[in-house]
Amino acid sequence: MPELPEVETVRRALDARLRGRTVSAVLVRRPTFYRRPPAAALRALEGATLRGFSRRGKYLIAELEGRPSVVFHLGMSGRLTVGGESPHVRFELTVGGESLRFHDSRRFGRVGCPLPALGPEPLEPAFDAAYLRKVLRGRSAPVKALLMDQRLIAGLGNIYATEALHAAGVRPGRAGGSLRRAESERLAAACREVLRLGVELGGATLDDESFLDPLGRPGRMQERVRVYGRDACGDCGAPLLDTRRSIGGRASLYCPSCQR
DNA sequence: CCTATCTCCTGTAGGC
DNA sequence: TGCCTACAGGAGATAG
Repeated sequence: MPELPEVETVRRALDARLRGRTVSAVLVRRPTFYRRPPAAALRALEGATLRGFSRRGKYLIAELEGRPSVVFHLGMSGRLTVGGESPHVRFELTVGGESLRFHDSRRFGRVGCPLPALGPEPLEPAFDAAYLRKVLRGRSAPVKALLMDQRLIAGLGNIYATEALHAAGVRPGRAGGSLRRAESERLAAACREVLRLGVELGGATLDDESFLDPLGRPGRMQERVRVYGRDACGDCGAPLLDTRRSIGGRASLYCPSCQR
């Protein structure tokens, strides 16, 4: 669920709040991640001074003074909060008298994982229409699956890929290589725009508590969503269709009127 | 290399 | 009401 804008929202909040502070304790509470944090990662955090938080795609990176960085991934249900309790706290860091807690009910979150090879950041110049055309060329996979492939573009998940395709007027099931030049140009611009807006609005909080920032504040991107989680198109009002499980086994909503 | 499918997990939503 | 199943979706593994 957390995609680039949500992770960036978390990054900004943590960076503003905790940069320059020192981790005085690491407390493992429910050490039942699907992939357990390597002991070395938790050891690296203990006593470390936080140089700041950075982000690559959906990965959040704690930069430590004089030590290797520690990479976090929120998976589907991971949350980082300053204060704030829940039954799903996996571990917590004491930082400058505050508790930074990693909550994760579904346990797909990761800590201390290696940063995999990722495509370009969609909000940076390396991602443009020419790049998108290049990676879609000749591909028979659905364009939505390609948008969500982190090795090609870093940071899009189901929500923002769905919204970008709608904004560009392209159906999610189209083969990547079938897009005309004008379509891939619109799609590249749409990817940038929905992500930029998502960051500006602090992420998408679709149902009550799906995403909250580290201080418990919801985002506002859900107010601007045209397709994802809706019954009718936010632009024209037409009933939306769902290709159902045909794209990566995920729901893929689209507007049959606005998208070709 | 490319594509499609399966798996991990658990809270929630829907069906009967 | 209560039980049961399907589903949600990140990413990685795997089969073809």
